[in-house]
Amino acid sequence: MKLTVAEENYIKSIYKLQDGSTAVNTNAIAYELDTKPASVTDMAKKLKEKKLIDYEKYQGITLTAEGRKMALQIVRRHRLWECFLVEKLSFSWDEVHEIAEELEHVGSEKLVNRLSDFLGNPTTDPHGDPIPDAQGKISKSKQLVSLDKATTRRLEVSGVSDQSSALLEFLHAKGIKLGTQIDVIERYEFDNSVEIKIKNQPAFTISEQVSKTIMVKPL
Amino acid sequence: MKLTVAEENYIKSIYKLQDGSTAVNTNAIAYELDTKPASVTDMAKKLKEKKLIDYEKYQGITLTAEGRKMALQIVRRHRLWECFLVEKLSFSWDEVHEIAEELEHVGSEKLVNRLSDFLGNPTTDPHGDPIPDAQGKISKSKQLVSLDKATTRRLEVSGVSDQSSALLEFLHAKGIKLGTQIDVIERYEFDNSVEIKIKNQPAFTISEQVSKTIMVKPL
DNA sequence: ATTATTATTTAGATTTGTCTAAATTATATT
DNA sequence: AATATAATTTAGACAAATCTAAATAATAAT
Repeated sequence: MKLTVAEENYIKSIYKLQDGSTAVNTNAIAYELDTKPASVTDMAKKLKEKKLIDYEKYQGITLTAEGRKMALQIVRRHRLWECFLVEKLSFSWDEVHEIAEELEHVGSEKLVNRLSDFLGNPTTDPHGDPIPDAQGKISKSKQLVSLDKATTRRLEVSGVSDQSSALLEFLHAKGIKLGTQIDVIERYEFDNSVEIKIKNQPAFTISEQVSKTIMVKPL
Repeated sequence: MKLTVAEENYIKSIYKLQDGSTAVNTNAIAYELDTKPASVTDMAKKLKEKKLIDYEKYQGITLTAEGRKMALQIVRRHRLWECFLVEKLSFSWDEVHEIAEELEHVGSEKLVNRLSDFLGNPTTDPHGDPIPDAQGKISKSKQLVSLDKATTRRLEVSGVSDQSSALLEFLHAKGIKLGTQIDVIERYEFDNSVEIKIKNQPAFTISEQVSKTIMVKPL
C-alpha cells in the first residue's frame, strides 16, 4: 500500500511516541507534528480505515503490526539517508535531519536497498540510532546511558536523544560529535550540571538539560 | 520562493515543451503531465500570479526569466540524481527516470551542490542530456543526430530523446546503452528501418520510430 | 464568409489535509 | 460526589490540486 507524505509522517510520529506498548494520545502527536489535535483525530480515522493503527474514540492510538512495519520502513529510509549525507556528502551531524526528513518519503524499495548496500549496510545512523534491516528487524535500543546518569569517568559519545537543531548546533559548536571522547571532571549537585573535558580543549560545563540528551557508552 | 511539487512539475514540462521561444499550448502540457486541459488553465493562473510564466487567455504559455531559472534548477536536480543512481547505486539506464522524478523535488540548494561535487560535477546525465551548473548555465543542446539521420557507418550512442519506460526497456533488452558502439549495416528505404550491429551480437533491425529516438555521435 | 472542428476556459464539484470554535468526554481536585 | 480542568472529538470551513460538463474562442475547411 502506498502512503501519502502526511500519512507517513503520522505513522512515524506514532512509532516514535509509542514506546513499548503505551497508547499514544492525540495531543502528543499534534505537538510532535506541529499541528492541531483536531487534525490528528481526522487522520486517525483514515489510518484506522487503512488498518495501520488501532484507534477507538478517546482511547489513544497504537500501531497495528502492519503500521509498525510501515514505520520501520520509514525509519530505515530516514536513517540510511542520514548516513549517506554525513559519510558521502560530508554534511555535519546537525544538518542532516531536515534533509533526510524529505528524502525518507521517496518510496522505492529497490532504491533503499541499493543505498544500504552502497553504504555498506550500516546498522546505526550518525546519531547512534539503530537502522532497521530490509525485513524490519531493528536492534532494540541503543543500550546507552545518558551523560547525566553515567557512572564512569571516561566516556564516548554514541548518540543524542533529541534532534532539535538548536541542540545539535550547540553540540557542534562545542565540538561534541559521534565518537567524541569525554572525561567527566566534576558533577555539581546543586543544579546537576557536569563539567567535562574533550582532549585538546579547555574544560567546560554543560547543564543537566543538555547532559540528559547526550547518550554515552563507558570506555 | 518555495514551489509545490505540482508547480515544479508544471514548470519542468513547460520548459521541456517550450523549445526556443514557442509559446506552449494547454493541450500539450496536459498530455505531458497526464492531466486535463482545464487543470492546466487553473495552474497557469497560479504560476502567472507568481510571475513564473507569461500567460494571456488563449495565447499559450512561456516561462519568464524567473521561471526558466526555476526550471533549470529542477532539471539540474533530476539529472544529477540520475547520475547518482546509475553510477553509485548501479541502476540501469532505463530504471532511473521515475526515481529521479521523485528525488528532484527535494529542495536543498546545499544538497544538490554537494551531490554534484560527490559525482565529480558531471556535465551530462546517463541519457546524454546536459546538466545545468549551479548558476543555471547549460550547454545548449546535445549537438547529436538521431540515428535515422546519421550519415556515418560507425556511431556511438549518446542519448535518447524519449524517456518512456517502454522504449528504455526495449533498448535495454537489445543491449543498447550509453556509449554503445553501433555499426550501420543497411538502411531500408521502404520503411526507413535500419539494420545495425553491436559487437559480439548478431545484427538486428530497428524501426524508424525507434531510430529517431536514438541520439548518436559519429566516431 | 459561414460553418465545422479543435482548443481553451469557466463553473461547479471532489479529495486531501488542514483549521477554528463549540461540544463532549475523561481526569483531577476539592 | 460535585466541580474544575484538560483532552478529545464534531461540525463546518478553507486552500490546493484536480475533475467533468458546458460555454466560449480560435482555427480550419468549405
